[in-house]
Amino acid sequence: MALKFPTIYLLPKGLDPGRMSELESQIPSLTYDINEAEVVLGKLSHPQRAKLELQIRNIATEDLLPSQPPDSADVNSGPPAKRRKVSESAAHDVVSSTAPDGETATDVSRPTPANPPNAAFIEQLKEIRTIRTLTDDKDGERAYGARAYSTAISTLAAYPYRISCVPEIERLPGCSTKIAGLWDEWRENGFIQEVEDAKTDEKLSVLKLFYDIWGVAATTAREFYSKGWRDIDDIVEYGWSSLTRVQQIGVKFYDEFKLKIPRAEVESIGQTILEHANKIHEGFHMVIVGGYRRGKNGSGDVDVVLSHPNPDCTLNFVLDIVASLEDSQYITHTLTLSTKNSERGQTPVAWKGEGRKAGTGFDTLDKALLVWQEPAWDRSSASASQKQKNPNPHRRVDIIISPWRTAGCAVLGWSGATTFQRDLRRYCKEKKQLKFDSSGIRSRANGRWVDVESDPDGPAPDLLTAEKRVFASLGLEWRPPEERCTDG
DNA sequence: CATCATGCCAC
DNA sequence: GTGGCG
DNA sequence: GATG
Repeated sequence: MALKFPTIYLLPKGLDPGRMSELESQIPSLTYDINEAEVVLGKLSHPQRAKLELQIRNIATEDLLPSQPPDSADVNSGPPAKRRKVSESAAHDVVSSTAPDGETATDVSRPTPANPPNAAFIEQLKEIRTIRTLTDDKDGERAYGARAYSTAISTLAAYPYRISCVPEIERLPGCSTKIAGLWDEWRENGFIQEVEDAKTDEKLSVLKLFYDIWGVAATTAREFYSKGWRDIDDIVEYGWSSLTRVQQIGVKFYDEFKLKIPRAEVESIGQTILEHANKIHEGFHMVIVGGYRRGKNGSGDVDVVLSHPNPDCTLNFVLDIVASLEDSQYITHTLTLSTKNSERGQTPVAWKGEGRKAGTGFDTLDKALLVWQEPAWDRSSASASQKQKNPNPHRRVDIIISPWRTAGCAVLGWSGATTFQRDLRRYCKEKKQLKFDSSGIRSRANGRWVDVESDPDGPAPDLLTAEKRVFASLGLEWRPPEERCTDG
């Protein structure tokens, strides 16, 4: 089976700025011997490492010299202009090469979130991924095309050097002939033809528009298109009653849900939720997870994990917290409300190994997917100008309730980008014979729940400690959330 | 040539 | 059962 | 699309 290490760990030490400059002088220029390469390769599994070592040996020095790309027309932060030395302040370099307004690193107060050296190329790959998602038939053979791009993107997002040649990108996990070919095309021309074509594709842009509706994915987007609808108004006019309830909400708040939520507002919403939780049972712990925790400046939604050391307090708690927030007029709609975990008494089903279909399901956490709006001022009576000034948009808020003993898994599971989670699950499956889930970890051998969060002194004292223990128990090096931005 | 994350909710 | 979602 |  695939022994690939989670991509985020591809270059575990390369993400440390101090090591980066050191490695920079070793890897791309090949001025190292194979022993030094182990500094980088040390975390890779043996078969893969053997392969990489072979490939590195086989790369001729001239292959690694910077290839001079033509000056691209107006591609903002285009193809690799020139081999950049990361050693000369990586942060500065990246910021100045991508900031269009010439504002260099004004945000020193905030650790720069994932802004990988290959961001511009990653953007191209994301474009193609979207095209694949929207055009590939889900049941067709190409259904995994989009996912393959996600893998390549996550590798590149974790790779701390600017790609300078085809052999260099080809040696990365998930990047092979096709991806390398695209990179080469982009390097040569400054653009990728497929991406350019997509820009003028009417059908594709309509599909993208529909795909952005909460509750609508590729299949439904194509379905809408095939009905002849071309914009949101068409949906409202011709298809409103055929939409699911959730899709209607998605359409209704289409523009508002697309707005990014500033960090301060995310924090304020989280605070409100925590206050309500503690009003019900004192002693709740909360972590704001999702993109916010990975350091994103604007979040698409707010995700919080709530837990309480007393299991009685988390049982069915999701119902109480939603009721409480509803009473206080914070919640305008409930998209879904899941209490399956509580219904099973918050207890994982034991002794059900693999190969079962029914009843083998691991508990999923109680959660509420909500539409949120600050009730600070009266919505209906607000004047137009008042609304102009403070539009008070509706926000997407997810509240996840975890029993204390699996809270670390919940925090970990909900903090990573989707590709990070896939990597994590695959790693657990293939290397640890474990089944990772945000609601806990079980042995694949005997189906028993595995406690990865307690130490000899008992359960973790808080959620972040719990999360760190999960890393440790899995034999993984701790990575701060900012370094889990596998989705580019 | 098979695999690729997972399980639940709404329909 | 299918599609959509985190 | 990449991998074992």
